[in-house]
Amino acid sequence: MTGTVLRDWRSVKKEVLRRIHAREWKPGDMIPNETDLADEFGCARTTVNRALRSVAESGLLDRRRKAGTRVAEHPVARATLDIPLIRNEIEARGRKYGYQLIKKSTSVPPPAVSGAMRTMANSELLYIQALHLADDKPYVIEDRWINTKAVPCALEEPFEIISSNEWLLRYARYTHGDIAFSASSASEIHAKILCCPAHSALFVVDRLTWDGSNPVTKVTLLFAPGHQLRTEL
Amino acid sequence: MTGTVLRDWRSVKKEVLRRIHAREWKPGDMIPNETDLADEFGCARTTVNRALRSVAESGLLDRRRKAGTRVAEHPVARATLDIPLIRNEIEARGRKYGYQLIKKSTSVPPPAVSGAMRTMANSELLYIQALHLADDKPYVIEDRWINTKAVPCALEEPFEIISSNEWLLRYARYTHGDIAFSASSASEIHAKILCCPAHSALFVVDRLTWDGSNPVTKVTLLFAPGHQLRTEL
DNA sequence: CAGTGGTCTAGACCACGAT
DNA sequence: TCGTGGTCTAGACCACTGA
Repeated sequence: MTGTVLRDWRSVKKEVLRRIHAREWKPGDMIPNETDLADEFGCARTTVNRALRSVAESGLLDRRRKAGTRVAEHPVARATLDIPLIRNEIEARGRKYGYQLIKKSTSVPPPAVSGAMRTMANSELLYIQALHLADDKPYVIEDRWINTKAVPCALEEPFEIISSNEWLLRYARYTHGDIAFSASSASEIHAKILCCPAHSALFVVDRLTWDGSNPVTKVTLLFAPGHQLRTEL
Repeated sequence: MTGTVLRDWRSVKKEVLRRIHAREWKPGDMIPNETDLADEFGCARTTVNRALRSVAESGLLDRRRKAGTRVAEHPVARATLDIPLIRNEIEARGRKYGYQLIKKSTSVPPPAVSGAMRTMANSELLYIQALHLADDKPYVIEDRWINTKAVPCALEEPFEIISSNEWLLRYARYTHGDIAFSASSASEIHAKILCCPAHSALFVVDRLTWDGSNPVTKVTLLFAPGHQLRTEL
């Protein structure tokens, strides 16, 4: 018994979370079905559905038709990361944004890149290397390959003022992508650009973007030492 | 005109995404209101609402009452990461899981830890250091502080068979937490444990967990070189 | 087969916030 | 003020899947 009628899905969600955390419903337990809960809470089944769906999205409940709803045995922590434009990220921290183009060329990428992008091993791509700065200090190296077949007009953009990061967001279509986070040791060259000791541990983000089945771009971001990516969960 | 009636929210979502990707609705553009779209698609407003809400959750739409719905100017990429139990993570890759307790003590933590956990600077916490192995090779070091006031029964658990990672998930309450990803250079000690060269770049996950306003545990995971965290977006 | 969640509908009222 | 999205309702049908 809750004692009070729960009128909106947020209240229902809150009560469900309370029961899970208080172990009234233990991991592996089956919980009452939507109709019964709606009855108990004095609201429509739709409202309970909305609440349970929301809890399930966070990974704490397993729901299956016919089988019912159970409290997850091994609640995977689910973290949602927002990956903004680099400029926005820097400005959001109240720091001054700066940008420098380091290198730009049209060339045949190393096999690892053409392999990942599934482009012909001998076809040329646009290569951009640039540095983003926060308060005039090196913040991150952007190391990017662009498939000019997917974004032909990229060839006419100098990328001296606007970063490819920002330009692509504005002009390139994409449908999906994948992203990987890792750590890597700074090469002599990267260390020089980032003004840090060689072999420093760098936080690395790799991103591959597609428009349907066409590769659009592959980027590696090498962050200056000390960078953290945070989120709540 | 779509030509066909869209009967479910997934179809509506798909059509909305198509229009955004095809730039029929450009970044910054206002899109028709729910009632008009429902009319156009031949479905209930609720269905359109469900679809638009779903698209907005992925960051591609900005919705505000009265102001209406606009295509986001700077669509932040939003990645959802699942962070499973280490054992599950290893076994899901078809590798053999192994576990070794390295150190266990009750002691006063360094100020950085008591500060982050907001415990009294002189109060003792339970400290656990352990190694998780995949196919008998070092996979990740788990370096953890546990607030025994929040989880008293942790004092009676030897943690020689079950990792604290797993044990806490089963026996500790928590309501929320935060997580941070970064890179760090391997110390001599960590390098020895992970069987890698000193100063290797390690991928690091820091996690702080709360039960209401009570700190539960703080853990640092130091992954063996080469580790990647991937997701789709 | 039958029970459960998934979804749609039409209508209603409300909260927010741009103007 | 008042248009827009946010949500609730009651009822209905459907899809999946365990038994």
